[in-house]
Amino acid sequence: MNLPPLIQSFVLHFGEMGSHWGINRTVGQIYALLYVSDKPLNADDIVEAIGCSRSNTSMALKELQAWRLVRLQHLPGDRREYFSTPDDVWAIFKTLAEERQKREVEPTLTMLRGAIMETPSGDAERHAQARMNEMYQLIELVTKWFADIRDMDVDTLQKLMKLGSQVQKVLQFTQSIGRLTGRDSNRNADAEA
Amino acid sequence: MNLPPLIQSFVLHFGEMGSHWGINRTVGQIYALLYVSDKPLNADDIVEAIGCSRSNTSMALKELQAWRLVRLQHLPGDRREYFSTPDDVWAIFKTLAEERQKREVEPTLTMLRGAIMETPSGDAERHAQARMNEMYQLIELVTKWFADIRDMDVDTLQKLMKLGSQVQKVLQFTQSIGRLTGRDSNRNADAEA
DNA sequence: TCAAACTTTCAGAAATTACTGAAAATTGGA
DNA sequence: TCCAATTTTCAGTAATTTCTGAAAGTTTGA
Repeated sequence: MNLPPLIQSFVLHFGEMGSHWGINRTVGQIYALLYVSDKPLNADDIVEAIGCSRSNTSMALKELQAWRLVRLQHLPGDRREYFSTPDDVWAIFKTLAEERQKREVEPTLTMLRGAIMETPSGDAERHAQARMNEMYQLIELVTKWFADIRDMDVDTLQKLMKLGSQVQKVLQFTQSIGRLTGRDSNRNADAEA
Repeated sequence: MNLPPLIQSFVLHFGEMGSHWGINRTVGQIYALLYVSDKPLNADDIVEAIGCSRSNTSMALKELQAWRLVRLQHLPGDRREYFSTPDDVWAIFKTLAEERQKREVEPTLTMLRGAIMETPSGDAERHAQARMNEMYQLIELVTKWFADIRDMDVDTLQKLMKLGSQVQKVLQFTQSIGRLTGRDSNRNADAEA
């Protein structure tokens, strides 16, 4: 690996993080490299920078594309494929959330639904089902909310996040106004699960 | 493994999920088993149910304790250690978020802060630093927000989540009220990063 | 203090996952 | 069409991670 020290430590850190995360080291490193690069890179640039084999790079890029985390593009007059990451960090965040939802959360929800539908035989199974149902409700609520949030525009999202826990006060305030004026500004909030 | 089919599929699913996740299969399976169990289990119960070795169970339980995902308790008149998971799924969710924050997010923020402080030598490093700064700002904003949310009581949280994207309207509404009345109900929302 | 009951540690084996180089496949242009 | 440039595949190897059994350690109570 032959990179400026600042970039190298970033790339190495993402390689390490990948391991704690079900992503292999090379994939993490390549993503990090593309993320900080000021221009698109081709596979040989990456081999040169990271010091892995050409074939490993090919595999890693395929995986990153499957995650929709890198863009493939062609430069005029050059047959090689160049890769880069989206510029907008919020867009990256959203893509990651969507992919994880699809790969990890959906299958879990499907499994839980299946288990909850079964007829339990005995107390142990009845208790297990109740627990699975609690988990199901939680995951569904959180992911629906996440989906809502993902689709907000960045400005609103940032406002909301900066507001933080004070949103609580805003909610209470709005609910009183609603009661006073008969305005139904919070119409989903009381639908019980 | 000798478990009712309903529980078995849950346990096996969590084992698989673990792998996609940096957690080893046994740890995932044991957690799942404890989660649905209607009573605390000791290490031999777990060996019996999952079909792994005693020593592997010991290691896995140690890791789950390090994550604060299982509780150790003693039953009167029995010297063995019994394990269970907290009952409240929200509390579990919070614990997980806290631990991941500590183990994965904090070290990343530290690395980014370090890199951003360095004096760049050349355009490539200057650009890389700018990108790292974007990432830093995003992570910091999201994690502060998460921390705020974690500390809300469950009722408020559920209300907020069920409200979903409509919170946007509430925010706009509140901001207009604020302007009309001079009331500063949204005082953090405009502090720019 | 000892012994029994139980838990943890650890070195090596087994299983899994990542990586490589060589060969095959694909692509775009002459 | 063919050729040269480039990418992908894949079988074998290397590295890493997980798991086990045996041994050591700990705790409790007699």
